Amino acid sequence: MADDILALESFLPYRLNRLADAVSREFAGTYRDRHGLTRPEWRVFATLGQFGTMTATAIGAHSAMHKTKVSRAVVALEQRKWLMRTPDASDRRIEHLALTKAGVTAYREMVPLAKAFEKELLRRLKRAQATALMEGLTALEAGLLGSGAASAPGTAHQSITTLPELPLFMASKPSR
Amino acid sequence: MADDILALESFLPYRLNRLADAVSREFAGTYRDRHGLTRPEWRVFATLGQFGTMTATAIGAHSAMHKTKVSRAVVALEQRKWLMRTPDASDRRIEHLALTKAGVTAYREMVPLAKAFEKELLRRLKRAQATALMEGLTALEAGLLGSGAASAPGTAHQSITTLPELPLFMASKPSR
DNA sequence: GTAAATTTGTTTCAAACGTAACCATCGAAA
DNA sequence: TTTCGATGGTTACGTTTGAAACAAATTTAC
Repeated sequence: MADDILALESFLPYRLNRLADAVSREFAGTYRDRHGLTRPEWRVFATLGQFGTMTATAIGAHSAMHKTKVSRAVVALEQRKWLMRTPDASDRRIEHLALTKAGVTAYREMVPLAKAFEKELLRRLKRAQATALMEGLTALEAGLLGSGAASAPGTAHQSITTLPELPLFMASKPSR
Repeated sequence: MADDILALESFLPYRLNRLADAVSREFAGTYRDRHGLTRPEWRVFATLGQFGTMTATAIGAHSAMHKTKVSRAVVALEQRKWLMRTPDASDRRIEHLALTKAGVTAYREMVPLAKAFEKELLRRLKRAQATALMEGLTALEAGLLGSGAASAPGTAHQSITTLPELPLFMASKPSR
C-alpha cells in the first residue's frame, strides 16, 4: 500500500462503522416486524428491561445517548404504554422510569431474539477463526457486507437482507 | 446472568455501535479542526482519494452509503472545489467523479492524520492484549468510553474528549 | 423500431437529529 | 433567607437523514 494512500477497507474506524451499521440493520430485520421502535427507543427499552428502574440521566449515561434523545424516546415509549414515570419523593426534578407490565412482556419476547441474533453473529466469527480482532472484523464484514464489499469498488451489497428502515442501538453523544 | 435478561454491556451489536460511534467522534476531533466535512463528505472524499475516478454509484456501493447521501456529499465537495465531475463519453447518465488539485492536496494532508489515529487505536488494543475479538472490543471500550461505562449505570462518560459535532464515516444503507 | 423495464442521479417530504435555550428544582454560600 | 450555580429534563430550531417519487438516458424484449 502506497504511503500516501489511505486504504479504507482496512482502516479500522471505517471498518468499525460499516460493520456496526450493518449489524444494526441486520438485527433490525429480525426485530422490526414486531414493533417499530427507533434506535433510541430500543435502547431505553433494553436498558430499563435490564436494570429495572432508572432515571433518564442514568439511562443516557449508561447507553451513551444524548439527553434529548432519551427524553424523546421516553415520551414515545410512554405513549406506547411500555414505560411509566414515577416522581421522586424527595427531589421533584427526578423521574424514576420503569417498564410497565406490557413493557416487560415485550422485553421478555425481545430478549431471546437478541440472544439468538448475537449467537449467530458469534457463530460466524468462530467459523472464520476470528481469534484476533482484525480477523474477527474481516469475518464479520465478509458475512454482513458481502464478500467483495471491502475489496473492490463498484461491488454490490446485495447480501445484506434489505432492511427498509428502523435503526436500533447506535450510540450518540453523551451529555457533557 | 439471568436467562431472561439481556446484558447490554456484553451484547455484541450494542458494543459495536457504541464503539464505532466513539471512534468516529474521537477521530473527528483530530480532523474537524482543519475542515468541517460531514461524514458522507469525508467518505466520498476518502474514497475518491484512494481510488481516483469513480461514479457516484460505485462510491455508494463501496462505502455502503445511500445514493442520496452520496449525491449531496458530491454537491458539497464540488462547491468546496475539491471535486470535479466529468460526463461519460458514451453514457450520458454517468458522471465520473474525481478530486481536484485542491482536493488531492487536502487528501494528502488528511492521510497521515488518519494513519496516526489508527495507529494510536491499535496501540491501545495491543496494550490490552487484544488478541481475541471480545477482548479487543473490551479494550477499545475501556479506552474510549470510560472505564465504568460498560459496567455500571449512571457512570459518567467524561473520558470522551468532547466533540461538539462533525461525524465522519458512518455507513448507511446501500442502494438496492 | 418501438414500448417497457432498468439504471443513474436528483429532488421532495416527513421524520429524526444535535445544539442551544429554556423551565423548574435543588444545594451551597453568604 | 436570599442568591447563585448546578442539575434533571423538555422544547425550539435549523440541519441531516432515508424512502419514495422523479427525470433523463440506456438497455431489453418483442
